[in-house]
Amino acid sequence: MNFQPIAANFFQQPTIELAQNLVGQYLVHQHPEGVMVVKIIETEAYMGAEDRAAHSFGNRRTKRTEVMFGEPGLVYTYQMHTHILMNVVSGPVGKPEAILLRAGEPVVGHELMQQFRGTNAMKNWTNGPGKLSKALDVSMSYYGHHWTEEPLFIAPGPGVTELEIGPRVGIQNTGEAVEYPYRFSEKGHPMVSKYR
DNA sequence: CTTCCGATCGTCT
DNA sequence: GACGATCGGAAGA
Repeated sequence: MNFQPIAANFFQQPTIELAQNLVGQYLVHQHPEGVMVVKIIETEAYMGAEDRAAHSFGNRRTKRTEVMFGEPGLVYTYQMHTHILMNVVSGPVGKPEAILLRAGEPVVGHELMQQFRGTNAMKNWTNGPGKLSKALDVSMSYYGHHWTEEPLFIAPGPGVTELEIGPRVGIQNTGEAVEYPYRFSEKGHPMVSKYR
């Protein structure tokens, strides 16, 4: 299989639509030890200044959130405890919106992913945002990279048969924002994360 | 099966 | 100096 980066204008659609349309696309990492590909099966939208759960709530602009104010399609990596989380910057320039990539399904490079994840069962390799980054060996060094450029990019995928919509995960203490239906996943997929 | 807790570090106050 | 868009191991039911 040959994977090509998706067109840059893919990232110019509204954040909610982009979050939905990212489910079912491929995420490709051309690692020095070999190529790894997963199909994205779960995302969450973070709606910038208006969204209490977003890092950029109230247009908070710091070294960490700076990239969210840039052009759509940039990579926003963030460290949570011992884990790296991957985001896609969205919204027009100046609107700090982003989409968290929460889970994937291994497509290419199973041996490498198993090596980076340890000996766990395959369904536990990529069924959470920190696990996904670790399986693909993605680090903070991709902060500010663009999702259309090698060696880490989004490629057109097969899409999904049915999309499930629900509240986001792991954002308690953020008031009304806890209930917003900004989580999108492939319905019934066994590798969708189950934390809440 | 479920709940509980510690890891461990960049970022912000 | 405190906190967190998480994870996995341990302990309990």
